[in-house]
Amino acid sequence: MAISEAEAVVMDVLWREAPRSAEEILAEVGPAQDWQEGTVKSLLNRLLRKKAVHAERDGRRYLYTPLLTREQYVQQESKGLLDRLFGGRVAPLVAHFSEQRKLSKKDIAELRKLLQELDDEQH
Amino acid sequence: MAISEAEAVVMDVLWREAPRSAEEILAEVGPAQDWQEGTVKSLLNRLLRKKAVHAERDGRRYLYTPLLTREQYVQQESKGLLDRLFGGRVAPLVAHFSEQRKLSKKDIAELRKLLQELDDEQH
DNA sequence: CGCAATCATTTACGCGTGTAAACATCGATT
DNA sequence: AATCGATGTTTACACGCGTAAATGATTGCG
Repeated sequence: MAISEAEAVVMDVLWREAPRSAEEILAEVGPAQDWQEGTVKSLLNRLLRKKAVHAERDGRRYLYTPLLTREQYVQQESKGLLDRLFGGRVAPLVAHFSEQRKLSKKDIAELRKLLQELDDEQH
Repeated sequence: MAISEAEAVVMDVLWREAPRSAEEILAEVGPAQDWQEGTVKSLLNRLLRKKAVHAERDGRRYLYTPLLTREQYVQQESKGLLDRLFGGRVAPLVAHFSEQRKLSKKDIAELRKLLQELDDEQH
């Protein structure tokens, strides 16, 4: 089963650094999300059930480590969107943002560089 | 409120052509989705509540027209993903697909053309 | 006029989600 | 040993979603 948005917030903390205890996760995420301890615990348990994290005992508490990698998650999410909205192809997506004037100077420069690199490794 | 995936399937039909009756929508979408009449009606009612479509009476039935445009929808969805996963910037997204080798020849060609055009209209 | 067909509207139901309260456990402290 | 504090586990609850059955309203037909 897919991991939800609230669950992804917890994963984000673990992707930045792991292993971490529930308390540490709350400390990092609580301010922004205004979550209670119990909320984080619930999310962690759901992530455990989904095999997205692993827990190892550390004295009285658990330390959590991601099993699902950020790469895998990003891959799933973006492929889903791409398939649903752009026929699975990247260019139309970029064209969309281009039409909406949502390409920054920096984006354009980086895209150019990216294409250049693709060229270089071409042979 | 955001429109759900099943609702988006209905919207897709309306985006292709509108106005349409519930029956027509079912005819177009039923085979692929294996939905019953009632399912489509429910989705249409939810879309009405969300002000995503408009219904006008046509004799004994209604004809539905999209209020939310495909552009708006695509915009919301892709901006959401971009913000959540790539810090709101397009280049990292493309880089991601590039790393995953998910850029087709065609994509690359089109991206090149796109950047060229951006160049041209630059002044 | 009364009924069957045709639409639409309402209600339902199990499941996941966001959010947490309630409860259980276990080691430390009096 | 009884209690308290820290942790984790279970249960809860409202809401949206996917899917549809049940019910209601309208109208053409016999």
